Amino acid sequence: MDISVDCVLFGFDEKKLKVLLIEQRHAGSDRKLPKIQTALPGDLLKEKESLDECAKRVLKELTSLKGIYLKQFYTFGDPKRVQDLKDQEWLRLFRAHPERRVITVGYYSLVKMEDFTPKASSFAGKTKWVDVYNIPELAFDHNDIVDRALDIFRHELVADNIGFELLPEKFTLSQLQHLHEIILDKKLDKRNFRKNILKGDHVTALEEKQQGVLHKPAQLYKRKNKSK
Amino acid sequence: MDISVDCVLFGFDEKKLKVLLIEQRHAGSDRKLPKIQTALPGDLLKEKESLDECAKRVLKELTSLKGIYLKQFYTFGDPKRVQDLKDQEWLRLFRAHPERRVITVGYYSLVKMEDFTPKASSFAGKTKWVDVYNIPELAFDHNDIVDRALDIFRHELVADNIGFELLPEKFTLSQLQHLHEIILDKKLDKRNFRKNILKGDHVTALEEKQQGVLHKPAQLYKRKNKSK
DNA sequence: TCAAAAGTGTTGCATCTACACCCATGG
DNA sequence: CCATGGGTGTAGATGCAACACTTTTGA
Repeated sequence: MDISVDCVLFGFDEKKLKVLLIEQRHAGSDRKLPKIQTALPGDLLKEKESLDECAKRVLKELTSLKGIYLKQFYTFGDPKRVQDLKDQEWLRLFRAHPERRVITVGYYSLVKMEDFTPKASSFAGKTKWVDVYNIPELAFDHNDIVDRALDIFRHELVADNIGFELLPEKFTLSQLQHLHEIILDKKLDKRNFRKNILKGDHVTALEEKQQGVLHKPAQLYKRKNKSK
Repeated sequence: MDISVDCVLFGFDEKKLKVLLIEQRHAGSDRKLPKIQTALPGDLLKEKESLDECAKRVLKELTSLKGIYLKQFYTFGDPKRVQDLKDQEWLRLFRAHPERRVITVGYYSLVKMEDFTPKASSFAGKTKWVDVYNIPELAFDHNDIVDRALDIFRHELVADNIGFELLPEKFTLSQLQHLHEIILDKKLDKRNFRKNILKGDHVTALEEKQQGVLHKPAQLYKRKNKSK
């Protein structure tokens, strides 16, 4: 049996919540046009690394990884989860033991999209950000994994106000509110939202305002350093 | 690499919150007196079973398993977690590949202690219930596993009021309150507690009262059937 | 001066907390 | 009739939701 780590990377582009997917082209077994397989980034666990280290490694292939929010959320162990025919065909391209059962540990991560560098990774595929409400059919049980990650992320978003992890270093409260509204899919009251954010002290105001906007410039904030 | 499932079984004996541990006697390598190894119940995942099935199997060795609350809570994958000398010595007694790295998926379970049958299980060891606040040194990283399970259980106890899963089928609200008080380690207000329990409708009153107690007999309740 | 988003307080309502006395039973 | 835990309501405090107008900037 093998063990892998799959990462659900969430990103936010000021309009939509996105998930990073990997696309790989491969010849279909029936010799017709090449097929495209889409999946979450992930990799087999190496002999000497911990699960967290493995998740970080997968992440590092894709992002600059400074201060990235990363969290284990569930482990998926259905005996047949990689045995589907469509998946097998594809797995044979790059796995030493494609037929082996794989248990995968799911992590989710909050990524500032500016930190994302679309370098050709060792996964040897193209990456793309996809709207979380429009995810295509993925390999294995990866759709389930995304669903569950999203579910947990939503809970932790409201419980811990961790949304700023998806924004650039400097952000306005309106940006943050907008992000919450999109992720939770409901409108929020501006004044209540601001009270709420400011009482939990995750963020702190900079001595700096927006520039060059065609309206009253907004106060900029940054995440508060948890250390100290 | 191997995969295992370890189960933290919580039980309640009307006074303390307990965890079920397995004890195995074995000869120390230095030929002195036999040593006792204490650990959580658990087993290697079989080729054809899912993680949930594996957890159920482990549980079934130990309890009657009717309607048992069982929940995956975290996966532990430190590369050295079973490589400690004291653990290796013991592992060699019953594992085909004691030297192999093992990733373990943690489940916790709420058990009515009346459902527990101390049959000699295939783990070939004695079982015992231990006060959760007095857990001895366990094999591997099992102390960490218990700590984390307890932490999550506490949160879910207050969030979902699942405490009755630890009580007999018929119970009084005072019993339930007492249980909460012990697990959360703080006193609760009787009236507020009852309001709180009754508004979430997990439990329903029976047409039956306590008998043979030397005070006003209390109303008995049972868990409400979620189905329907 | 206009458009566009920023920023700011208060009130009513719902929820939570604190609190004390009478009741039913067995001995 | 006494001891023991069972069972019940209310008032004050706190927290949350609803709500509208003024400000600053660039064009």
